[in-house]
Formats: sequence, C-alpha cells, structure tokens
Amino acid sequence: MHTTKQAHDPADNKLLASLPQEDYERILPHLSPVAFSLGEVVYESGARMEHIYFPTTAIISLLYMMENGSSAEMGIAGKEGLVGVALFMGGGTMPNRAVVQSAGGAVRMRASVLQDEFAQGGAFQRRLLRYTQALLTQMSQTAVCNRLHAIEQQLCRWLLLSHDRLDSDELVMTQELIANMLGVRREGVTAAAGRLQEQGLISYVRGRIRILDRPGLEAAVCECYGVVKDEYDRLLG
Amino acid sequence: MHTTKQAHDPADNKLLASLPQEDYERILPHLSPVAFSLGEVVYESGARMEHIYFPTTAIISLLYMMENGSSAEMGIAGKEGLVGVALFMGGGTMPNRAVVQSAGGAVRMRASVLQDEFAQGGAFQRRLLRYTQALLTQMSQTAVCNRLHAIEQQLCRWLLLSHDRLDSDELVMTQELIANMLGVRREGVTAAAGRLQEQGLISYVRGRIRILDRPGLEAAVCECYGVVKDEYDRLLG
DNA sequence: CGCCGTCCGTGCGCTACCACACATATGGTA
DNA sequence: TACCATATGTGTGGTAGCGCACGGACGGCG
Repeated sequence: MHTTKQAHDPADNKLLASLPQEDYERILPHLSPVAFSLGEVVYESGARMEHIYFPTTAIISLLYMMENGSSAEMGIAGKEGLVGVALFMGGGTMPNRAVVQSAGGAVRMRASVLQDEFAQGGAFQRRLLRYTQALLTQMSQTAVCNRLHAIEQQLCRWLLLSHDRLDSDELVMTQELIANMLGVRREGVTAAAGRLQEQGLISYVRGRIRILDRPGLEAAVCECYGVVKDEYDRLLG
Repeated sequence: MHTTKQAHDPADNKLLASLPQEDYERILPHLSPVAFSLGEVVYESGARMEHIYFPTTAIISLLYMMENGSSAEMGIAGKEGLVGVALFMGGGTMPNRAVVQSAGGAVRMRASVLQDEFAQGGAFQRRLLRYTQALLTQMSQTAVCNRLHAIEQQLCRWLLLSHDRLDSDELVMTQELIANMLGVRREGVTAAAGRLQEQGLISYVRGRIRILDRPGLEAAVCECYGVVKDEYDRLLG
C-alpha cells in the first residue's frame, strides 16, 4: 500500500461528498490518500484497525475465511461508503477480512480522529450510521440470496454491485476469484458466465469481464439486487 | 399484542441490565411491558416503527419474505438485545419482517424517546451501537453458513442460538416453521432432526423440541455458531 | 368414543452443485 | 520464436436438497 499524492479527490467518495460544506471542510485536513492494488488485504479478521477507509475508485470485499480455507463474501464497499464500521460502532474489530477486489484509490482517517468526529454527533455521525444500516441490509440480503438463489443469479448480482461502484464497463477479475467471493467452485462460475456470454450480456477473456448489456443483467438478476440497491439509494441518496 | 402489568422486569433484558445505574433509572419510566404470542408480527417489512423492543423472555426472528412466498431468517434477537435498530441508525425502516419465534415478554420504548436518549451519546448509545455490530456479525455469518454448510449443521446452529435465548430446554416450534426460518423444505428439517434425535442430542414430538445434550450439539454445529457467540460475548458481555 | 386437523415420516425422480481430472487457449517473457 | 504460468472449458461420477405425493400418528374436541 502506498500513500501517494496522485490519488483521488476525497469528494470522489460519495459519502464524504454528501456532507454539508462545513463538515466536509473540517474533516478534509484529516484525510490522506491511499492507493490499493488488487488482492491487497485492507484489514485482517480480528485485527485492530488504525484507520477508516473511504474508497474513491477502489472496491473492497468483506470476506469470511472458513477454517478449512474456503471463503465467502458477505459485503462489498466502494465509493458509496467506507470500510471499518467497527471503529465507530465500538467493537474495534470484525471477524472477517477486507480485500481489494478492484485496484484503485481511497482516502483514510485515523481511528482516533474518526472517533472524536463521531462523538460530535452531527451530520457525519448520521451518514456513518445510515451507511452501516445499508451495509446491514446488504449482508442480510446476501444471506437470503445464498440460501435461495442459483449461481447464475448471484453472479448477476455480483456483477451489478461491482459495476455500480466502477466508472468503467470492464472488471479486472478472474473466475477463480469470483468463485472465492461467491463461495462456489470455479467451474460453477465458468458455467454461469458462459451462459451470460451466450446471451450477450457480458464478454470476457482472461480475467477481463466486460458488461455489454446492463439492462439485460438487471432482467436476469434476482430480487436481492434491487432490494439492496433501493435501500442504498434511500439511505444515502 | 397486549400491554400487560404481569410482564417481566426490564432488567430481564441483559442489554438494559448492563446499563449504569444512573442511565437505567432514567430510562426505566419510558419502558412499558408487552406480551407477544407465537407467530405475531412485531413489524412489517418497510413499515415505520413506533417503538423499539427489548425482549425479556420472547425471541424474535428477522425474516426476509421472498416475492414468491418463500422466506429465510437473517437474524434472531432475544433477551440479549433488541428489535428495531433502524430507529437509531437513521433509516426508520428495514426491508424485512420481525416475527415472534417464541412467545414471551418484552419492554418497549417510544421511537421519539429512544432517539432523544440516543442523541445524548452516553452509555445507552454505546450499548445500542455495540449490539448493532453484533447483529451485523450474526447476519454476515448467516450468509456464510447458508452458502457453505449442510442443513443438519444449520439446524444445530439454530437450536443453539434459540436455546441461548431461553431459560428452558424446550422449544415450542414445528419443523414446518423451522424450515421457513432456515429457508429449506420441511422434509429436509425432518431428516436432519431425525438424525439428531438418533444421536440422542434432541427429542421432539408434535412441535415440542427438547434439548437433551447441549455439548453434543455444540460438537455437531459448524464454526459459525462459535463465531457469532464469541462476538456477542465480546461486544455485550 | 370417533372425528379431524396438525405434525411428522417416507419414497421417487430430478436438478444444481460438488470433487477431481485433464484438455485447451492466451498472453507475457526469455 | 518457444516456453510457461495462468485462465478457461469440459467430462465423469457422486451427493444434497428440491418438488411432489401420500401414509401414519398424535391429540384436541364434539
């Protein structure tokens, strides 16, 4: 991880950008840019965090790692939100790992500064809590989706959630990694992705997936995507 | 739902009981007792809530209802916590339904009073936020468990989570209802419960399940139960 | 006592997904 | 250009859970 000058404007993070001018300007001096590369671990399960991260162009996955080595994604955060809710919720740690799913930038704030700001109880606190509620919905809907829906629908959900957090139509992501996120076999992803490609919804070669027909994907996805999207829009929009 | 005098002491709710004397006494006059019967809906998906509920002996399930009528549980709350995080998290509503899974009592507080108390930022606020983080872990672990574990293990998890929230070894619950909670077929529950009964871990007849060998259940459950339990103990203990 | 609604057990065929094995294709690098 | 690591495609066989159908058993109630 590098702290670099050429990283992005904090206002590229929508949660920060939605703050009233006064709050934004007070917080700004406490934000420092960070560049994340693909696969980097932002925080480890159970580890105390020094910073809260507000992605600008990066996408971060929240993964649970099973004792036997398999894994599953429980949530995803990008420019709409933040990584590190445990810092203001009071627990300090979470029993999962945060991994960079799409390389890019973020800005970060020291834990102690965050906690002081949170304790002020103003607009910033309200944004952080509303975001956490949105995350709660995302995680619970992931639970439902894992129980009731087929891999192909879940892949659509995952592609759309990622696409929402990118400015590009191209995702740099192998089927192997997607399988780890979805908690399924790589072959299962191959099969589902093949069907989506046949239908002309996506195309892919060697770790580069292109979204060709977003409305088509939205027609193929299960209701879970809409529930989560609507709740994010309602709470943060 | 009845508001009744013979319901339980607010201190039977462990979250309230853990408050400093001063806070507890300030809050006490704003709590009124409520009795819940099995199957009662505490709040409906998307509905604005008037009260936050602190169960004393009741157990409440948080369920997502699919468009096609099937359902799955995303979380469970009992005397260790509360129902209605959306009231202080800022969203006001949640896209799920809260249903009484085990009849019993609770105390409730008006939303406006709760919000005033929360804004004070003291011990009560800290307890509410830490509980919400614990709920976050429960929901995310449910997502993982739904993806990766067999019905039998999930049934063990569900039985243990319920048992933790009861003072009795007997659960009043049909296999049909458990199937709705776990998001599986009733026959699947019959098969799994039959195996647990053969092993002498539980016994059941017509909607009454008795926990016979709790250590045995703990040996049969997946790691998800332990992760959630430990996190509740850490955050609320 | 006899009836009936509720709850639980079981069988059958089916599908989705798994585990493992291996073939093929691609793109970077020597 | 040849090579090689990585990414994707495919086949075989096994299993968990599904949908459906029906049988049996318990227990409350007239």
